[in-house]
Amino acid sequence: MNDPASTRQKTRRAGSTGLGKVTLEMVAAAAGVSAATVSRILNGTAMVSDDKRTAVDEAIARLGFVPNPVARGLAGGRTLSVGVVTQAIDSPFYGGALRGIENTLTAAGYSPLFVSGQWSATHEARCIDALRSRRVDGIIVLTGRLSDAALAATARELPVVVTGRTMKAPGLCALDFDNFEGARLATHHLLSLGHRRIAFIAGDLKHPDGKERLRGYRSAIEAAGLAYEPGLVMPGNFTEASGLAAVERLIDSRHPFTAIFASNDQMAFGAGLGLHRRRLQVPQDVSLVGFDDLASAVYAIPPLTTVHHPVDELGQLAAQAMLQLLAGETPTLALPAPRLVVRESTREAGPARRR
Amino acid sequence: MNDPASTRQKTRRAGSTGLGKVTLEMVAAAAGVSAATVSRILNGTAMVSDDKRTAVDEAIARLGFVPNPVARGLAGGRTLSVGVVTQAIDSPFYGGALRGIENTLTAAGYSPLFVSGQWSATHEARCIDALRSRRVDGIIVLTGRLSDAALAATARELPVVVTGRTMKAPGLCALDFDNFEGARLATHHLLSLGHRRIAFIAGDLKHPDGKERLRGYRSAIEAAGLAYEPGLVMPGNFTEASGLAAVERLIDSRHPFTAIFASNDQMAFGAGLGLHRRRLQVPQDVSLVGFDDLASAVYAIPPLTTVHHPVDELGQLAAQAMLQLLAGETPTLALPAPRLVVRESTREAGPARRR
DNA sequence: CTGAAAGCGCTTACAG
DNA sequence: CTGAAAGCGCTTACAG
Repeated sequence: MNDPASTRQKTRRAGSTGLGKVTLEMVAAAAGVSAATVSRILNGTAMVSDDKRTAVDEAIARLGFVPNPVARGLAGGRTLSVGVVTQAIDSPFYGGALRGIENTLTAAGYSPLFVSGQWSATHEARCIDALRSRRVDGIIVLTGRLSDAALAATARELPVVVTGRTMKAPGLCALDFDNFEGARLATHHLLSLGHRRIAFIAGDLKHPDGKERLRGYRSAIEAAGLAYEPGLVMPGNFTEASGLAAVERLIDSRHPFTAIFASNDQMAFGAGLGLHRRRLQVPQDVSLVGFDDLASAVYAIPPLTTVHHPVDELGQLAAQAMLQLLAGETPTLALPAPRLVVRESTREAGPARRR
Repeated sequence: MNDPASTRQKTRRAGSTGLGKVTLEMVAAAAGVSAATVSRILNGTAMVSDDKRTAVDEAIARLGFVPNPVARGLAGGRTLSVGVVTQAIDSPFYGGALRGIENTLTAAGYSPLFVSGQWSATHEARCIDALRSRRVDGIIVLTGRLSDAALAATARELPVVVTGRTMKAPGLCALDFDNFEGARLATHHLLSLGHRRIAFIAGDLKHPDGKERLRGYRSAIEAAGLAYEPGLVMPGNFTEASGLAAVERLIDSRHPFTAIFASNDQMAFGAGLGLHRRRLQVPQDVSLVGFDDLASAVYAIPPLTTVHHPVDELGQLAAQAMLQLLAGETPTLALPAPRLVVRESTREAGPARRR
């Protein structure tokens, strides 16, 4: 009657889940055991006799007890949450990865905490600090701008999995995708269709993906006995706008070309629009290849030939790796190899344009 | 030396932010005041003499103290976090809203907790329970399938802002967009270009947006003195695939049409591909209008005429409304009116096809 | 196998 | 204006 707790708390909505009101102590009392025992059963921390266990299980079910993660976090140090540093919460590229992470993490009882790094190292550092202050159990970083050293330092404090780069450090798992090989595949596809003048739209070259894709392009070109022509390589920054601008610059430069390989699908879409504006048809006049295989690539006009990037698996694997790290295991996961998806934006070379 | 805390804690990385190690008690000791005083200064909870305040501020800065949100959440009930129930973390439509929410929330010192409702009422209910067990201070629901009653019930426990519907309840703020008017605008645009046989691709009709957009289409058609023709209305579910299928069914039905209004851009993209496959050019043969104005609409081929949905503002406003609710104020925010963005997928009507 | 007790790092009535 | 103290809901050595 005079319980101050009941005075303060508003016991409305005896919800189906009974959220929030029922505490571990109430369960302990109902089951006739100590709080410690309930805690141990909840966490599987120790052997407990069968009768107590059933009594507790029954009490939990009857009261609709849900452990309070906040208290758990304070007391135990574990919050069952893992921070996810993405670059932009609305990135069309990382979307699939976020979904994969959310699914496998929640299936394992963990909650993801998504934050956006905004492609800035300082911002990412701030994100990581914020996540740590929220006591996440681990951190997944999707690519990012942070130095390997900074990540390694963070990994000394809590498990880290990072995608989009290759590095080794204790407590850290790096998951990389073979961008070089992917770019080689794409370029080779164009070469095998008879294209000899293949323009390339680069991504951000400070970004490892951007660098590797350029390297792959160049490698394939040279392996085919062709000269690497800087005049066919246009700068870009992974946005549609930069793909559009690149094509305009390319056409205006009057360098002949019969195909374009864009470092990502978004730039390929921009390039497609650029070609359309200049009355060049894909693939009749120009073949176009992208990279990433965004969901929207299938519905591009024409459907885009591109290198499939397994972002969904990336997310799942990153989450699994985190789960393993959290369990004290050493993850040994690897991403599938790149694979070319041929759709309708490429065909055999005709005569070079703008000769 | 014998401090158990220092035995357990690993005092590595005397980080620039000194995260985690420094506690409020240490600050209090350093400043020569009580913990309560430090807490009050941190929270602006009470008047504090200037000298103590400066002493505390100085100690905080010197020690690099960062309050522990977990402890704060347990003790004070406030976690400075707000749950955000979206439908899919990788939704191209809600992406902008998520960004807006993240920005304005973090700027105000709150952290968003994103969870995916998967377009299922039960799933959403689970999400809300999970968020509440994490002690979020409020919940933002983007549309969703939950009943108004369920939301009102939640709002009795903590502040709720919901988008995509109109409702009133204590502690709840609903932010709606005028889908009806948007659909009217789009249809009217087509009518004013001389189109008389305008096909409509419906969205999910169990969804309020889907329903309202159909209503708007019908209203404009009838206001123009035309008959509403069910044969021109194709079912869809807001996905590209359903837009594609709708166009195929439409063409196969041999109902003549000169324009298509799709209930959202994604279906318009699918429709565009369907037309392309049937060798119908947009806009020469068929005019095409979408709804939402996704970022990618600008780069569609041809760039898509569509109704602008202010998703970014939606996110910002939802977050602001939450902040106001949290501050005990009553939000009086409203979304901008719909606005047609004319690009290159529409033009004056030619003769009806398939006559 | 199981309790009692201390403690996680804060906040907040309750008294000055 | 400011402290001492209790408490938020759990977990975890420490002792049986």
